[in-house]
Amino acid sequence: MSTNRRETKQRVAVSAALDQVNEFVSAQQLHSILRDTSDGVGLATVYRTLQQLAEDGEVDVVKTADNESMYRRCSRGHHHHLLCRSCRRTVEVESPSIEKWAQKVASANGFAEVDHVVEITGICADCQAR
Amino acid sequence: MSTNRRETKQRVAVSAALDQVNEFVSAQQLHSILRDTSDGVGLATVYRTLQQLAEDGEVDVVKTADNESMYRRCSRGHHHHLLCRSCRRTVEVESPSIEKWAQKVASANGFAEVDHVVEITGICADCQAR
DNA sequence: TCATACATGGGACTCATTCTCAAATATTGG
DNA sequence: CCAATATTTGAGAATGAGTCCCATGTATGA
Repeated sequence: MSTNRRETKQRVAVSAALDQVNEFVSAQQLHSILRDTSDGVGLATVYRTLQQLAEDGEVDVVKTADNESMYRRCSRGHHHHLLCRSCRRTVEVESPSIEKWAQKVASANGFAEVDHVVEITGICADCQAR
Repeated sequence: MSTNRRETKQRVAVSAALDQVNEFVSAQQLHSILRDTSDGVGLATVYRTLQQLAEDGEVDVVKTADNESMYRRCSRGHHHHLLCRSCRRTVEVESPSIEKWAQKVASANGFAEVDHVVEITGICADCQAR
């Protein structure tokens, strides 16, 4: 919850790696990328940093079918994902109407502190062709 | 994929337990419930059976924040969930407009075999009072 | 009743993620 | 700049859901 994050070598490295990749990566992948490239960042630290970035809204998190969290630098603003189940390609989708709908449904049922998860999956055009 | 399921003691037990509970339970919970009550069903079998029931559309599956799958006998028909993060109470929600929206967004991007996950979470009225 | 394809379960195994905690380091008041 | 202090780090152990193996058990159809 603390917004006081210290600027350590490791956090910078993780952040930089995320910029390089520019698509969804798991904590594990990021960890091995960092192992090769730079002077290495501990796995635990990679996890912690990614979680913090997610909390701060700096990265998006998506869960794969096999329960692995994938992270990607976020293009500011709330949005959802359209994910190809085959090649993992992702398209960001916005829809204010969905947000409103979620809010409405929730408060109609007396729920507060509303959050929601909306993910669409399918097989993208490229993978269909294959 | 096979619709040929044999009616074993265990499958009947799992199914019956699901009816008893009538709310979301994890495979683990179901397993320990069965251990106490009846003559026991192996954990592996509980998992298998729940997965099969899910495949056959007999149960709903929801994943908790900590990546545990929760199962509940399904009230037929596609719908979504409004879940209390505190007490796990669940409300089923229907919205044809969301379905249409997902379809539209997906095909607009060339995706086929569309599926989607929509889950709203919040704190229910009871838990707010507490 | 038999043959047999399918089902079971105990326990080993996987694998992402979290925890532990002493050592390293960023930050800050002086 | 330095010491005091609050954070952060990381290696390895621990956790825990879920899967796998495979010898044994059992519905089911002929």
